Amino acid sequence: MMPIDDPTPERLRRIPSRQLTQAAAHAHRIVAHRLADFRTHHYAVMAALDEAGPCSQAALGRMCRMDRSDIVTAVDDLAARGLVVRSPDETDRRRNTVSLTPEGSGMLRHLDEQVRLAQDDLFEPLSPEERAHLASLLGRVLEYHTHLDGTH
Amino acid sequence: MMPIDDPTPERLRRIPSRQLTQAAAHAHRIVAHRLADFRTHHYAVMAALDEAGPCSQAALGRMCRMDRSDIVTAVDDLAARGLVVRSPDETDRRRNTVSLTPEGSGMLRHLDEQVRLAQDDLFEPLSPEERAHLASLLGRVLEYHTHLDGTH
DNA sequence: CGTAATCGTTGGGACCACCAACGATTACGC
DNA sequence: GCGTAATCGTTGGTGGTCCCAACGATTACG
Repeated sequence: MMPIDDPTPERLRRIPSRQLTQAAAHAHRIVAHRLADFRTHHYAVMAALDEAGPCSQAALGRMCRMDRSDIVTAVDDLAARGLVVRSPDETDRRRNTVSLTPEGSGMLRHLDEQVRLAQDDLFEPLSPEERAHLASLLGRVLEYHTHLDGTH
Repeated sequence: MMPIDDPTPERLRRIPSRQLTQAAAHAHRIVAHRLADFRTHHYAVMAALDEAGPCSQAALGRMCRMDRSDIVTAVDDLAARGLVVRSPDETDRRRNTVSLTPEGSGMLRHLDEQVRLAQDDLFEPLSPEERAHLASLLGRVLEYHTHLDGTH
């Protein structure tokens, strides 16, 4: 049977914002597959805790660029699996202090490796230099817009 | 009051797949704002119709990389606003032929301009050469993965 | 001619981003 | 100091994008 191709119109394919969202869809699919029964939110929260140390949920939300309510869900999930611990902050009783447990730390090392593998899946057609250049360009765009959000 | 910054951990910020999804989130927000009461699906379908001419919903789905069921919804919306017309295909009674109306064509020109403006909002920190380079790199990644999906 | 494939449609699910409102608590301005 | 504003965690949503399964109808294939 003749395979139907119906190529994407050039008009759509060359819109940079569309390239971004399409590539991000592939990225999410690949990463989600590697993370198995974890969501990207879970990984982000654990990685932030590992780098910043125990901190409040609000701080986690600002670091991960996530809404506070989504932090609640993510921490609920991770705490149920014993990967983080939620404890009251004695110096400010509005806050919880979220900490990574040893189990969480071990799981994070595994997830780090899965995320690393996902990068290779995703950027396979690019050389190391090209990957670095892409990361640099995306980083400039991100810095610009996240700074805009912060000041506005 | 001291502004709280809580910077994103370097560990998260330098993951290329995360840069992609974060940048795509900005892209979507900016484009959605410009498209006002249209969704990206609506624009994609209209642009595909304009470039490929009247065609079936299944063909639209393949061109726009959208699920058939989402095409149904998008065409429903556009037909309700008189921007496209859905008519039975006489040569293959399984298919509908979707066509852009003159009103749809006019609206598309307006949306084209909005999308163009959104690109400037999004990639403001990049020079024209850098934008082209970014588009080229993303295009390579997209071509690789969409081709993978097609053959697999 | 029987089976496989395609088409449009319906009705979902998952995930991510985002918002509003609430009680409790803390910080700030006067 | 005290009233007001801001922050924190939580609950309970909404919307958009991407997917999937199944169905009857129709067409293509072996």
